[in-house]
Amino acid sequence: MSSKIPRAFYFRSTLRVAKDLLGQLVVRKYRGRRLVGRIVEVEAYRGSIDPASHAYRGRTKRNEVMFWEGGHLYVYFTYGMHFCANVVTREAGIAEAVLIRGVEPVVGLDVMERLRGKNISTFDLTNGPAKFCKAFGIKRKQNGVSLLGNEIYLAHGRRVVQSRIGVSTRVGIRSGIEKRWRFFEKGNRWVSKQKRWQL
DNA sequence: TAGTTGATCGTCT
DNA sequence: GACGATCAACTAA
Repeated sequence: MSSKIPRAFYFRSTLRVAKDLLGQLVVRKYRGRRLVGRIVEVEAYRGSIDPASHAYRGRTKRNEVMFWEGGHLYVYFTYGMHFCANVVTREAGIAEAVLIRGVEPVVGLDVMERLRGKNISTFDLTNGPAKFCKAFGIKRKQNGVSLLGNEIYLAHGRRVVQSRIGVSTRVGIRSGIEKRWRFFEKGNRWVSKQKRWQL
């Protein structure tokens, strides 16, 4: 089917990686099942130069994984109930990462629906960072896993052409709001915080 | 359709 | 002791 994305992909500039992640596939092995989603919305967070980043004030127990070399998954717990997942970029010691905010479900929809619970429509399954984690069974235990392994990895998908990529400020932050580091596929139904009239 | 609010707890100040 | 890279349920109109 599709091949695993190599380490070198993650060792480039974080903004470049963020844009290139659109259209790529997230593959998750979950209890003998394979879940696949196509990435349609991301946000870049850049350690020491970005006040909105968890790593802005240096290394702590929580943000530890952001300082690892590119190609790892940084999962954090927030609002007392949600998990969000980031793809760590660049070489070890530079704390930058890309938050996965929205994916289009491709394989394993039945499992995703079960993990999300209740009667969730297909369009609400994975259109948000915490929704994606819940639908893909990503929790504290997955913090720090290597994306070059088999539990969770990224694979080459159909790239999103430049003209279809939307750019905006990031969602849900207070500092660093002037930076336009959110990238998404225009018009895709699984982009979060999108109004009906924008589709 | 837009705006508000409660849920809930680990992390850092 | 405050608050957060969120979500879903609710209210108003």
